[in-house]
Amino acid sequence: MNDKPLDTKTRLLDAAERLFAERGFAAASLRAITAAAGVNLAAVNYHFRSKQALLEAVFARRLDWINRQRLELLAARQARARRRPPPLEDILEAFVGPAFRLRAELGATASSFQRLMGRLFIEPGENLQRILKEQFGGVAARFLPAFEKALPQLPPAELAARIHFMVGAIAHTLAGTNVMKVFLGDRCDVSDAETTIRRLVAFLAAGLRAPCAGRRARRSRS
Amino acid sequence: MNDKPLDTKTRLLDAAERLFAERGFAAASLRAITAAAGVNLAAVNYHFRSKQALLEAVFARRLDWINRQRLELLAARQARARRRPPPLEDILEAFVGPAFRLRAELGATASSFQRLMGRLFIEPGENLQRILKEQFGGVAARFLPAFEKALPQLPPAELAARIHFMVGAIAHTLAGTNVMKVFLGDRCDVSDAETTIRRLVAFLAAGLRAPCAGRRARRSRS
DNA sequence: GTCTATATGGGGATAGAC
DNA sequence: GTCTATCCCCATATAGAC
Repeated sequence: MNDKPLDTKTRLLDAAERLFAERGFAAASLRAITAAAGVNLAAVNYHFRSKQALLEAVFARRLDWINRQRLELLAARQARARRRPPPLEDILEAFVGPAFRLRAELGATASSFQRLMGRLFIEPGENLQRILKEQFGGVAARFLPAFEKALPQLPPAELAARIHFMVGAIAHTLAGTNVMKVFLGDRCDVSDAETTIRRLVAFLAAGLRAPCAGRRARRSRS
Repeated sequence: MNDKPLDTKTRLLDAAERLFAERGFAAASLRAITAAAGVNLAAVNYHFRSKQALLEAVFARRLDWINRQRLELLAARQARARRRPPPLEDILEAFVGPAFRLRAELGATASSFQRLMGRLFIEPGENLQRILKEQFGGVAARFLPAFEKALPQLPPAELAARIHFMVGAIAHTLAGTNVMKVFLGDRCDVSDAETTIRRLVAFLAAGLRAPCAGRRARRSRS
């Protein structure tokens, strides 16, 4: 709507954020990004070294804020629960909430970063894996033990698998690839962030707490 | 292991399947694919019209079989349950099972198609969306009503959201981007297909059956 | 800091010999 | 059916004028 007089660097970050999210890293060309940003092609190489460095800058700009929020929320919930492990829903809320509240907190332009963040967990490229490790190391170090303590009865391998499923559900929802819109039609209201968070937390909490499936379900007739 | 004398078309399909899965559609070049297949570059344009057509052929080759399996399994479970809706676990098993049993049923070369199938639900490109709609139309038409009947107490919007979460967890697991291996380390044993299926079904069934989260936002439109 | 112009390479697709 | 050679476009990155 409003063309604020943003500097070239910010315009590039905004455009890159949007196009990387929409098309993926390989398919979003610097030509398309600079055109969308309304700046010259050579500006990419002046302000950032390369396309890869631009991508990393896009991630760093948002993830610093998001992951700090996550850690603060988790710490708050843990403090509130005193020495006992906080309820699973609180841990999930602390992890999921900040990622879905980007639009409300940082404005509409930040909302496309949600999709990009979803892709971070999904695309296998060497590029993104390094970013993932660097950016999420601290978060994983605090959240994984919290999950373990909240689900003490779960065998480690089972917990690992369920966390993998959880990441998939979160990443897919963040990525916003409304695959199901084709099949579900208008029943699929993306609605507001808080509703999505509430639904996601309820789903994940139940999944994580599922009774350990009968091992080797022979004759599972159920 | 054994270099069977496969014809060019099959060699191309195998190589494309693997490289599309590993690198994504845009990043897997025809030159890399033909080199991996040990055939000439021009063979792509002789046997298939274009890169896009090659991709569609890769999907069609496996999805015909997989989705037929899904429908047969669902029909069998429904028949066994007579007029009542079959249990949720049976529906999930029918949907998830065939996708994870590719290696056992079709051999090791087919296993990389699992990752490609995961990407199908994740990548937003126009290419894949069309394939998705064509290949999964029949499956969705039978499975969605089955889920509805198995979960009659769930509001449609809530069910739609949970199916979206479910697709995310399945796609991420199929895609095999073991993001969490970085953080979970050796606890993350990919193990065998049957264990993965069992864990996934247990997780999803519990998530889908979760009690409807306390509706804090009683601001429903009407 | 921002532009034009270009270097350099890789991409998909095709023509035409064999 | 398979090959060589090539067309033409687009990619990233950079040099050098302003």
